[in-house]
Amino acid sequence: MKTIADIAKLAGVAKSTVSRYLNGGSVSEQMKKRLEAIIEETGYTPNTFAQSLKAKKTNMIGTIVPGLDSYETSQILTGIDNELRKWNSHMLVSNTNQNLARELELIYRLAKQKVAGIILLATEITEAHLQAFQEIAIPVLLVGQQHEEVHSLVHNDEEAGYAIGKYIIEQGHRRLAFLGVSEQNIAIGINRKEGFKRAVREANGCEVHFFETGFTMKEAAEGALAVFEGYFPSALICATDDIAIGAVKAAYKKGMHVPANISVTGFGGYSITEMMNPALTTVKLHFIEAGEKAARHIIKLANGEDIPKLIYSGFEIIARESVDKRFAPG
Amino acid sequence: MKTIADIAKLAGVAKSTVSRYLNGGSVSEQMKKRLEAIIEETGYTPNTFAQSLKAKKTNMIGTIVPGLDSYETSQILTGIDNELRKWNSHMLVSNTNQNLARELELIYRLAKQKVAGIILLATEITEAHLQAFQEIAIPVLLVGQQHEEVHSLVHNDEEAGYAIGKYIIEQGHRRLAFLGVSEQNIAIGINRKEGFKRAVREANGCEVHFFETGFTMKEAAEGALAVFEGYFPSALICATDDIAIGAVKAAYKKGMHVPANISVTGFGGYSITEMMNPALTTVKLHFIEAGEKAARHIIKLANGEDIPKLIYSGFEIIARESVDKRFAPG
DNA sequence: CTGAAAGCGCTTACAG
DNA sequence: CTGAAAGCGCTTACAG
Repeated sequence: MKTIADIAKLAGVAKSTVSRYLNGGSVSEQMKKRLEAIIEETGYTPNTFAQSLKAKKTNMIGTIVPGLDSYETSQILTGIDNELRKWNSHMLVSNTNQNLARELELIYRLAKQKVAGIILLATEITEAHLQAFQEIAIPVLLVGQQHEEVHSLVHNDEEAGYAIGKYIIEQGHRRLAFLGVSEQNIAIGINRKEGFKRAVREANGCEVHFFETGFTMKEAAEGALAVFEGYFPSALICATDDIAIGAVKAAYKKGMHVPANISVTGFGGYSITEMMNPALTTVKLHFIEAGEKAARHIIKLANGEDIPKLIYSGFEIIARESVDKRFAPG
Repeated sequence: MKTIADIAKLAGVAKSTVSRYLNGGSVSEQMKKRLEAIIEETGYTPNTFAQSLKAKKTNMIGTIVPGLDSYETSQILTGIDNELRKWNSHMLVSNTNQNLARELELIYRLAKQKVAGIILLATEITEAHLQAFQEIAIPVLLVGQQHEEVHSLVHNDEEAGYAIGKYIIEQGHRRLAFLGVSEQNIAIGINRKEGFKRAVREANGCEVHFFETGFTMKEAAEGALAVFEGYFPSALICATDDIAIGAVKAAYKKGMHVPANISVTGFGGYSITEMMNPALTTVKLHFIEAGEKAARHIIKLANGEDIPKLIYSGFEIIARESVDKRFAPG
């Protein structure tokens, strides 16, 4: 392994000159050519530890995720990694396994590793988080959740909820059920629901009941069973694709056919939804693009540039087979 | 931020003594107590860059994956991360996006980052790989594929293929089809199929046809359609869960019911298989445990310990609804 | 068991 | 534009 001293010796100059060349400092044209050739020839690359020791900063971006095993997370990470590569930066992934204490610990730990920035796929932002962000003094970007005091990138959940609500109403459905999650989760528990409500308010003669369940397909299957007791919606709007998958499973268990007896919609656009029987109508969130956007923005923050506090990522309705057209009664 | 010099001053000793304490060198009991207290109190933690600069090695383990968006990869990464945490080590994830050239590039790049070891979720090992491993002189562990010259951890694909074959035959099926992938993939394309073949050989009067398709659900759906042309197996054994999902989809498109008209099995144990209609009978591979095992072994290698060249990870048959019992003809 | 000194490979004022 | 020197925070022989 060559060091900067080797290059300097080969070029017959001081190390500082080589360093200046490497970092875009003032070096004569002639010297530039000479150094460029030597570096090219020797395949020299600076030792990142020595750099980091002085500069007290790395070119790594830390990402903290609640779990590695969801479609959403995988896609977002793919996007982040895609983009970071272009910037010659690396992604350091840490998994909290849904453990809030561990999340805080990781924030401090990444700070210690001197990452240039942190992308946090957060579920909830507590006071302790805010304090941590202050202390570490490293740029942080929230993805999927928003907080007024922190840079955030979110899917436009409210708009998306509105869009799917509007779609289902346009198909003629009027007896609706919404199967969501706890309001502790702002993006999914509140915003998606609120958007849906807005669509309902704009329509005429809708009856709608709201239900709550967990995030796993299993919990959702049970949650859906509860929906079907006593109330018979013609359409069930689910707050995530996993919930919709559980709901479809529950419907079949009850002997109901989708969409003949009940229409079901998801939220997310997981690839599996296309392969279900029937294929699921859902709101596709652009996860990969969101990850790429997040990467671009955290790099800007790391470079001291300014970015908007709140950034939106796109979505689209994917109409497939799980929703029937109804002719609205009266 | 405290440095080792601060601690030394507070303790009234030389930096070397503190360093020795930190690294388990010989220090008097009394001194140990004193330093322990001071370090505890100040919350001092060594600067990893300075350590790495000297030691020329980090506590990071690099992982190279072909994509972030498969269930298998997510689970394995979860296992690796779980275990690494216990060793106070970090996981650096790099995604090749199925690009072989990029895979090689990443191996060198991780070496430059001085990772303590590399876990490679490989698809194929070429001469260029072997050469790279030599050059970087960093321990490498293959996961999911094996190569005689490299430490490898694999699912016992042959045994698992045998087990699912045996299971399906025990259920009375004799007209079989196997929907696999290219033999370029040794673990999935060859070993699973060979295990299955062994089960068939041991049984009586089986008719079996072999087919090949791609890894995506979409390709598999097309591949399955090809199976159904002209041959009518009572059971279709698929080399992965994704292939089975595609096959089920294709069967429904053809108006066939699973398992009434055709039994289908998967391979992998993806969580979604439980939620399908019908729930898929499959071979569950213990991905998380495999990841944990991989992490333990790469750490051993990084510490210069010896480990077996080839390590196996477990599996189990999960019997669910997609396979019917048949009474074997004659 | 403990300490002084050199060195890991860079960067960064400061002179010239 | 260029160079000599100090320093980033550690570790590691070498003495004592």
